[in-house]
Amino acid sequence: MNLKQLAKELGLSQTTVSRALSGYPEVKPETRKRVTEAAAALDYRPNVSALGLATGRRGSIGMVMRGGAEFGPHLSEFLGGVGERLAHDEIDISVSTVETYEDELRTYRRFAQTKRVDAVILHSPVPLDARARLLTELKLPFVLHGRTETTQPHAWLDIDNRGAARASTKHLLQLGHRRIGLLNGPAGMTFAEHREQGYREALTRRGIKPAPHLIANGLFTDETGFRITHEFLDRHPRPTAIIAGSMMSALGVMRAIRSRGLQLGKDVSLIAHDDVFAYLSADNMVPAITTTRSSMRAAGFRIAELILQLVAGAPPASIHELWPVELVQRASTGPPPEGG
Amino acid sequence: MNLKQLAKELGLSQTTVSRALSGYPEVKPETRKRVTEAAAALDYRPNVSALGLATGRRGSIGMVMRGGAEFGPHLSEFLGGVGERLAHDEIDISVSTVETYEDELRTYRRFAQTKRVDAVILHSPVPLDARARLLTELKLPFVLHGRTETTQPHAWLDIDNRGAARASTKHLLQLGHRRIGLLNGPAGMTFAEHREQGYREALTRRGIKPAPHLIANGLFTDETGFRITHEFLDRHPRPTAIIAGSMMSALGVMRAIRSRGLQLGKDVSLIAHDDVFAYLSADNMVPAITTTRSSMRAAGFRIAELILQLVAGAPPASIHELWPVELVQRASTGPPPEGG
DNA sequence: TGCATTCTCCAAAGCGCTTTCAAAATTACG
DNA sequence: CGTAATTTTGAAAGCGCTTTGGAGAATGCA
Repeated sequence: MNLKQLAKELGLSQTTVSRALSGYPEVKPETRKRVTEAAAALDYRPNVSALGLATGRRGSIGMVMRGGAEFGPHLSEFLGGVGERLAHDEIDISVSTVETYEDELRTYRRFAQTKRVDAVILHSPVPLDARARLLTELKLPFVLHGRTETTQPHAWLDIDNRGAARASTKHLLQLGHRRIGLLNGPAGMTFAEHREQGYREALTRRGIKPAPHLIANGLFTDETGFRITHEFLDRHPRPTAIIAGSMMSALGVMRAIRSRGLQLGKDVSLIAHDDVFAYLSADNMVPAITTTRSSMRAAGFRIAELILQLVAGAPPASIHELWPVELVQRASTGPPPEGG
Repeated sequence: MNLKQLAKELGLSQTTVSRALSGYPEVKPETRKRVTEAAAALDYRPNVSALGLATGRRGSIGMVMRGGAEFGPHLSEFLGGVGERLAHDEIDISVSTVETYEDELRTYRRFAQTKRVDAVILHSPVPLDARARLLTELKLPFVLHGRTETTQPHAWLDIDNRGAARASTKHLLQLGHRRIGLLNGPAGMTFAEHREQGYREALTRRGIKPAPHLIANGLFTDETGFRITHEFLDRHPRPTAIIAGSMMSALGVMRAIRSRGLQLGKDVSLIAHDDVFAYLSADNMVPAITTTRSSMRAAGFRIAELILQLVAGAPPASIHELWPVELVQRASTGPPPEGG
């Protein structure tokens, strides 16, 4: 069932039927009713390729994942939020997987040239991100999840990673900790840099000089958390608190602490950043973990909303959102041990 | 840069250029070379909407996620595998999120009507799945991840859940366990039914009657694992072993066992099904968990391959794969406690 | 009633590609 | 060298939609 057939069925021209369905004013209410009813009855829907060709709109948003590994729990939460919002408008997410950074750039070129997507969600930025520059150059609208420094104005949404790290560090300092390990995300990522900044700020304000060997970078996995925590605890004197970048890392931290016969929340305190995973709740851990909390899913939902605004013509420069992050105190943080 | 411009640039007709680029034989090698070089130099790529309109091929595979929650770690691993394979052919995954089952059916209708995708990956089936019927009716090619009973032949790939559960149960029986709790996936799903079948089979073969109160269904979350394990352990006499449907549930099981002061692998044994998550490895748990192991990512990769065959014209009836599952013994299983 | 507006509707062009049908150019062959 | 067979190229139709530029019908006003 295509437009031509539907028009014939109704004894109308394609023009009128198209206009009636798209809500244009120059069609008699009565006719419009007849058309919409017939369309519903015959289950008509415009062919998306034809529509794309005629209007330039594809009804889909692009997102590229680099490295199969990037397709982890964080991104899946995020995607869930994006999808939830876009489903409402019958817009789909066009997901593309690539190996290298070069491939990713190539994919954006392909998106632009083949006109496969209306806009793109850019994520996991580094401070000077060539991808943002490329996208503006390609005139492919995008919303960045995170931040980067470019001369061009662009749309972004980010959480206050710096503030979150500062708050965590400050909280531990107030409890009396002086040696605090930072188990950060991959080196070079904007969000990781921001967290390190926040951590350093809080320490410096207290007159404490950040110790380089207490700052580590790595993937957000149990594995990495475990390994780095051991490295931290090998120091003399050892740190009395650890800030972990994610719930996954926190699992490894807990495991390492336990494997040394130390007690979490007494011998070593822990604060993790929680992106809110339904299946891995900080409340359920033993002991419950103190966290800085910000829902990835909510961010995805909101970004989808912003991208719709962008596609509708909103100027990128007008779209900036910085989300505050709350610190939720639980049982994994306490004063440092005597003599610690 | 479109075909017309490129053709003009070369002093050739659109026809010839199109043919040269698509690899048709009726074009002089010399001309083809000239064309491909120009296309590369000018960075030409066909508009995907126009291509779709002309050929009927969209270069994208559909996948719908029901409930934001479904967008969990399992699906994300799976998607990673699918994407990895499809990226090679510059095919994208069109992801759509819906709330209800009805919405999902509606989405497949939309896919078919609007011709948005070439094929669909269907997942999380129930034994009598209306979606499979609908898709065949809509003539929308699909590969099912899992199995369902339909009269129509269709393509599928599944792991041997029944065999896996049977092996787990048998292993525990051989260790001497007699009361084994099954912490299964959501009731009604084919894979969960299969696992229950395998579990029952192994017990029955040993002349043990499966106890209804030792079979529980629920989501694969830490939360559910925790709650149900407590319910199991409240029984008198309590089960001496538990089979968990996923690593996420296993986390909850471990937590519950520990919270009761019981020792994993001695007081209570545990076997989990491991879909292979990089960030949640069974080897890293304390103690390491005995698992039945099958990579979700690998399944996704293979399904992508199968779907390409399908789109290329392979008959659905010829595409069936049942993957065996290996049991990996680790420290979480041992003989039941004395008098257990 | 007559003319100017305003409503409704339609024919046809155009979006960028593939593909059929046919023509032009080249090669093969007696 | 002339003709048939074969390569190589092109014009134009068609995919299914939107949208421009009119045309016909209905309405308003004097």
